[in-house]
Amino acid sequence: MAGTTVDEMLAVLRRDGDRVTSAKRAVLGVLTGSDEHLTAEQVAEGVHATHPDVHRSTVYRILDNFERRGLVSHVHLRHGPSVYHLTADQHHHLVCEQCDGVVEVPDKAMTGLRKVLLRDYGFSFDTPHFALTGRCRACRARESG
Amino acid sequence: MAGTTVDEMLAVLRRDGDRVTSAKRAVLGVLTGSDEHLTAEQVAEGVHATHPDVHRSTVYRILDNFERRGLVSHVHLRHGPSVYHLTADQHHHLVCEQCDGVVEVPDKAMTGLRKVLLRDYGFSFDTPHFALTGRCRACRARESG
DNA sequence: TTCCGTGCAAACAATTTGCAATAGA
DNA sequence: TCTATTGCAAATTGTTTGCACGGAA
Repeated sequence: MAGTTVDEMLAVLRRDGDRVTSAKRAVLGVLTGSDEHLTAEQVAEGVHATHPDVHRSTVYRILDNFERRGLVSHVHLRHGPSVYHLTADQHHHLVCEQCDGVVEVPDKAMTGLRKVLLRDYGFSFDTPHFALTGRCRACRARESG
Repeated sequence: MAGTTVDEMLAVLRRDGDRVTSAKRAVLGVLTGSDEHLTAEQVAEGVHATHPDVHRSTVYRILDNFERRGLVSHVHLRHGPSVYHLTADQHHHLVCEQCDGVVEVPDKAMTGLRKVLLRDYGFSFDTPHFALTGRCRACRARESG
């Protein structure tokens, strides 16, 4: 585990020779302060609440840096911007194509699939980089299907 | 099934009041003539072999039209452009994050996962719009893991 | 004769990059 | 001091759109 508290994450940066800046602190603050998955744009917004002068491109660069350090992951839920979350909080995403809702599922739910893919294709399915698409409970009920 | 031969697909278009144009025929020709998954750009290239004057934007519009008619589907395998294939040829995609290789797997391999998601989350996972990412057999062997 | 389809140029959204100035260690 | 980091503007990538003309039905 790469560390889950802000201090642990800052330690990861220092260990790798990166510098700890206020912009990085602010980005970490926004990410740890939200359960939601945030787009880079939303992270920038959050950062601007306290640091109005941090540029959008800096946020992109920081998120990219954090991702290379294993602190942050990004996922594609649908078309449009991807969303970021702390790597420590790993899970898979079910996105309803009808209502656009997102259901988070623990990795445990993938155990069976993982076995099948490994056994039959030698493929280790480990990093949830994309969502699974389909139709959620509510939408299925609504349309009696 | 929406039809798999070019004639059947053209019939779908006519049935819906769409016009059958040479650009549409050319796009269908390229798609049926390739096992590969093609980006819109590659489809345009293929079309240009016989119809050099068909504009890229027209190809996008045609692909979009075909998709709404259920003839074609697009999938995101990684960052960058999405790829198109005939809907009749449905399958899931495993993309290796190390070598970028793509393994196609039949829907059958998802039966177990589909059951779990339906039972535990009421979610019907039906449309493979995104790839599953991980590491393929060759890359795992190469790194002894 | 309709009105869908198309070419073209321009707009767009999300993200990346080059560069010079700034600021952590 | 030394070099990672940042702000800014501009470039890139993939895709969409407005408009007026041309071609299927």
